Amino acid sequence: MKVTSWNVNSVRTRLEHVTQWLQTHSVDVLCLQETKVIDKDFPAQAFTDIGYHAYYYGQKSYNGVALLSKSPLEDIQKGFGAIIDEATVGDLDDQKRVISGVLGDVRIVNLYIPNGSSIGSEKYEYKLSWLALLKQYLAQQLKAHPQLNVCGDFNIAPENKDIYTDKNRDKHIMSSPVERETLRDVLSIGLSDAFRKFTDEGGHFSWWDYRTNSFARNTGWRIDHHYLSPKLYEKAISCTIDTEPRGLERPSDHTPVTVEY
DNA sequence: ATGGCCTGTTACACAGGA
Repeated sequence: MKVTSWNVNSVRTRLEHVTQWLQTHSVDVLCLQETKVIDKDFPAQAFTDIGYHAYYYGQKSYNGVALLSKSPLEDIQKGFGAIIDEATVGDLDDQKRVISGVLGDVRIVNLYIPNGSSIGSEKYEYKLSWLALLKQYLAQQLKAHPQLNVCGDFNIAPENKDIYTDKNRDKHIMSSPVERETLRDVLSIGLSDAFRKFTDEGGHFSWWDYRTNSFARNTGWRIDHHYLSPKLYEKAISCTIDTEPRGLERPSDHTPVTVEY
């Protein structure tokens, strides 16, 4: 089974890229983030036309996640509130950042983790609160589904080797020690980075800033990940980053990351 | 050090991204 994660930065603007990619890359499930569209305007037809089922959970202008699959998915869950009580969730489902479904024995959780803006800001605190709830959510998912694939745009580079430079990393959003420690804590329930099963060296990135010609200079970050439960991690046979779509005309700033097991 | 660029908006500058 192949599952891909791709932050497309507007599914409507990137529609051509995504449909083209699906037709040339045979994946079972494509997890999209930053769809930036309300559900009634999601371009589902474009995907059903090429043989994919579409499940989506969006909002106006910002955020939004979707699952595209060759076979129908079961038990689609939208938001933390699908399995966590309302009082605990609070306002953390206001932004549409979580969608999940089951294919065979595998539960796939597709996440768009908050960016956090800058360290100490209100959005940064929101990111940390969101991650705390995520830990509880994933612990529940893992209990129900021993084969768990958690993927998406994490907006955190786990290690210095996941960034083109180690300059000022401690003070930067997505690489601060607190963010990294919070992510490690989430993963401590029993999830491992699929990419690092196969590749130890640095210099592999999934996001390049639109500014400063960063893709051409390869000044990127690895912030899009697949985390697997022990059972799936053992089964995993590859995890690769496809940098090609980042070189297209009017690209997303992220590229697809695929895990196979 | 700063801002560079891109997307969507009851748009015509701004918020948000990372």
